[in-house]
Amino acid sequence: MDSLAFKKLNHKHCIENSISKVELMCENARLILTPVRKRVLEILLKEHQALGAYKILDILREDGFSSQPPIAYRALDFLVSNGFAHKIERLNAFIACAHVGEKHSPAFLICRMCEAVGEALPITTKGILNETALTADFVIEEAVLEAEGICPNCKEVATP
Amino acid sequence: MDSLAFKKLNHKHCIENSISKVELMCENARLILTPVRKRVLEILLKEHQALGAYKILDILREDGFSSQPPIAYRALDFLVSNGFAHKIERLNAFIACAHVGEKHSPAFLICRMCEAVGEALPITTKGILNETALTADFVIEEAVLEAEGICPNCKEVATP
DNA sequence: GTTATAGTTGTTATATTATAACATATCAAG
DNA sequence: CTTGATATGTTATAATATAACAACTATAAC
Repeated sequence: MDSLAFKKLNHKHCIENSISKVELMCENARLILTPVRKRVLEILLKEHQALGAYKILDILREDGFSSQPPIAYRALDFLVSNGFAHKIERLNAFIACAHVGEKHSPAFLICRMCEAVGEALPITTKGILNETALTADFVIEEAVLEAEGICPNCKEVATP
Repeated sequence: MDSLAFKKLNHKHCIENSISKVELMCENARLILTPVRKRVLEILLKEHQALGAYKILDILREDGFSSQPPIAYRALDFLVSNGFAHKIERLNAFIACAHVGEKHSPAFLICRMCEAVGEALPITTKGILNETALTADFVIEEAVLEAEGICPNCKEVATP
């Protein structure tokens, strides 16, 4: 269940793997993975948790990139709108996509104690609302599911 | 499909009905539906759409209530944490619950053109993620589904 | 009936998140 | 070369949300 982010593991391999995938996808789609964009993706992958834009900005500053808000927001917009990252609305934070390339409606498990975020296995969120949408004559384009609760690590701490 | 808010209809009756329900529930649960709280709920019900906290504050000001941000946020906290309203994270806005008293994981259809929001029929969002949650050993407490797309009204306008 | 106690509201200040607007740079197509 | 499209740099500001503390209100405890 490593896609769920609640186990801490060495994921250097995952990072390189994801970056490669994204690079390939960008080439195919004629998108430009510029240095800032790539760096932001790396940061998200490396931290392996949801990060606020200003936190990302801090890291970019250390790296010598310009550190005004639009720098981070633009890179994040690029990553999110192309499916390489997701925004966790509940936390106003961003996280690397755990299923790059697989078409999916993202679903997240968010720990309310430590704010760890796990991306659930790809599900067809649209399908769930399909009936409702049909009845209401509403065309669903995107759907996100955010679940809040307690992650395994925090559960252990709470009840030892 | 009047619960979906995409048809404009006279809902004075709905408002009174909802307020009564909430008043009753508050009595039973020893919660105090103070004037501000009641007024904010009325505003949400009357506007019948997602409203930002500062929009609500404007209306409160006209009513002679104090108009500092905490006034609105506190009332909204009360309404949201007791299930009388929901926060639409995607819009940073709030909407009256369309299914007060019915235990449900809210799910919303959000129009990206006009920002109208419809609350879908109660679904068991938790159930959808149940398998994932079990595998990940994560305890889900709340779950919200937000779907973005085009509502019937805007669809008509776009393709006449 | 006064005194705790808990909950609510009033108020000021400030933190956090996000975008507008415009200048500059890069690069490929015509 | 110059035009157009895309990306970045920079300044300023908008929009959303909370911290912290004072004052008020009702009720319970004594």
